[in-house]
Amino acid sequence: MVLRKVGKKLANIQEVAKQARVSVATVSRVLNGQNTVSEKTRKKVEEAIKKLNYEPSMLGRNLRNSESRLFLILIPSISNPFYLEIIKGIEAVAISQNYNILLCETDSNPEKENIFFDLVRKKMADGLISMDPTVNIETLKNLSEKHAIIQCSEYEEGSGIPYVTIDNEEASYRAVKHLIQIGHKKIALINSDEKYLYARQRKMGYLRALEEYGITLNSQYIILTQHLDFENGQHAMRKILNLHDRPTAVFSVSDLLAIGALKEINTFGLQVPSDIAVVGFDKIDFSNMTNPTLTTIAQPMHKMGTVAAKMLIDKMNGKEVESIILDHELVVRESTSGQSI
Amino acid sequence: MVLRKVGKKLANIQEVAKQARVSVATVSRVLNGQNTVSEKTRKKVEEAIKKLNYEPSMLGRNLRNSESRLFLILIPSISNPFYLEIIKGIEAVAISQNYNILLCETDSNPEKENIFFDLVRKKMADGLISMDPTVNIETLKNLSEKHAIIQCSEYEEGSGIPYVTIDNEEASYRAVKHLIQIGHKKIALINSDEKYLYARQRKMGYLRALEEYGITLNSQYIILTQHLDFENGQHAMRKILNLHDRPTAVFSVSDLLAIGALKEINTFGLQVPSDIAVVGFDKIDFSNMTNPTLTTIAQPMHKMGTVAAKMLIDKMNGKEVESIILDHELVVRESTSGQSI
DNA sequence: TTGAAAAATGTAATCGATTTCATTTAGGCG
DNA sequence: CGCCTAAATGAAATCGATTACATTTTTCAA
Repeated sequence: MVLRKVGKKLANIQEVAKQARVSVATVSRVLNGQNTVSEKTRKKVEEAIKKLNYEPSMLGRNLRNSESRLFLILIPSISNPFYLEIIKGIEAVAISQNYNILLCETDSNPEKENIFFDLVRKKMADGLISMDPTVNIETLKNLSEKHAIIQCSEYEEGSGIPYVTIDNEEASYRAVKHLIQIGHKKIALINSDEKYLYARQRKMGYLRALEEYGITLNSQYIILTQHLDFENGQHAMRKILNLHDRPTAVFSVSDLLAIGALKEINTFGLQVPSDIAVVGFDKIDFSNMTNPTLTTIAQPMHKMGTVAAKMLIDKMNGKEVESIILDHELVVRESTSGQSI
Repeated sequence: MVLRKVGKKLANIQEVAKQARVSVATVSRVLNGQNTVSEKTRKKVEEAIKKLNYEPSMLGRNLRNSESRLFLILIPSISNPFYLEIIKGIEAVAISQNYNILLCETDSNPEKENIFFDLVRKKMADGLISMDPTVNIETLKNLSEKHAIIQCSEYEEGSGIPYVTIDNEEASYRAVKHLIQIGHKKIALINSDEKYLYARQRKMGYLRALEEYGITLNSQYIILTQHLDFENGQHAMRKILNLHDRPTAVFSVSDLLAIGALKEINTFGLQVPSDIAVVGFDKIDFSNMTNPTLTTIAQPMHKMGTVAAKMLIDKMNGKEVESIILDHELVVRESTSGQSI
């Protein structure tokens, strides 16, 4: 604010009005396409706009309308492709409704999270879609009293905050059932910290499948990881490979973990799926690029995004919003089907 | 705007002033931490703020200050992880300077691009960092007359728009030289459309390396792709594999392409690197997750982001800004080193 | 031609902050 | 105690739009 800013002064609505010899009200009406302006004056105004190279400032408009036309999206990390597809879905709806997106990565850091919450508090964003499992749910609840908030993928039951998600328990159940049905009995689970709801739900599905087929749980087969990334997948798999009674299959709650596991199994000199079968979760793009390709649970990520965005818009408009559970799907590929090399 | 909005009315600075029995000017001074307020009134004001749960609106502040405190980042697609790391760099600087990021994906679609340009024109963003090779450079040049703009990675020489990038020609040269030095003579190039500067530059480097070692160019060895993604890499590799005089090495100008090539080679029943060696470009995270891991050119992506952001801030403040060429590095991994399985 | 209704346009308040300039209060010193 | 200066505070303009309401102009039927 001290130094000279780039660019010359831009014309404002006043100058356009003066140039066209009309009032600012009339200019505004032309800008907003209202039909109460005569063709003649409309022409005059449009010429003035062109002549002055005028562009209406959204700062003025936004203040007047008390809106920012911005959504804030909260994600833990931009590095997990799972979120990207959801974001695309959100964006599609946002753009079509003249909104734009403020993408905010918390890195699971409460301080950063708070910076982003502040953007909502300070009306820099009209609404918030949280996909961050590490979000401070109390703060979120508080915020939701005065602001439009939707949770996507991860959620908190009974929080009063509407959410879109899938049936994690069922999805996990099906993944494990698939492994059992192709003959596996010793199935490991790479899960993330059970402080997350989805982790607890997916564990439940795992347990239910085992139980249904009368397989007793080997607690050594459950490995928890800190983050859902490649390295954590490698580390988890290393632990599993070193077990005395080594499992023949692994279900991991994230594709990134599964890809790490795949790599580790290979490094160890074993083959997927002949020695160890692997199932992931999410169906990120990369799950199809690995060798072998990864069997995984497909989440309808794009749909989740569009649904979340629509819910948010409804919420902002004061409508009642119901939470939604979307369908998932088991995608069987090489890492469990023996069609690998 | 028709329906009732979510949440109750939020307090504004007027009400705080009234509650504290001071003027709005004083409240503003407290908000901005000015030292011309007595301890006693500061207390009063702070109590009023707390009592009313007041949060200053950025809409008002932004209008008054004629700034949005938003950067706009233009990328062709969020799916290429190459951009993600750069974005993280930009974000780090942005946050530290109290800016936030509007992430805009053009999908190489001029219409979408225009929506985003409008955000700058209409002052919804204070500055723009373009990483989109498909950007309409004429429009960008026009925009840069009145607005702060930086190009990152891809750029246009002589456009007057400052840029950060690497020496693409040299990087490409080194990649190919590496292949030659480990014994390859028949080296294919998977490049993208030569309408992009980086594609032309990387081709130049490829040619220079061949020439330096007296290898004559086989024009069949150069395959151009539409996009820098996995599928295009597969297709390109398929063409190469079907060549009569099959090359023994492939240099591809993007890791995603290279990963597609890797996959295709495997599917074809050949081994990397023993049958065909592969080199990528960018060093995205996934380049280390493949089997074999990918030899690649490391771009200092995070650095590029921070540098671009700093340049943009300088530019916004009216400083002179010089373009910058950052260092790159060849990272030799399994796909060229024979340490694979 | 006139007058009422409809259409077009203008005036001024408003959104919520910041900041300049004027004014009041406090403080220090003789 | 009074005066001068410095500190604290307030009044009002300002940023750039939108819009309720007031006013002017046009239209058209009687």
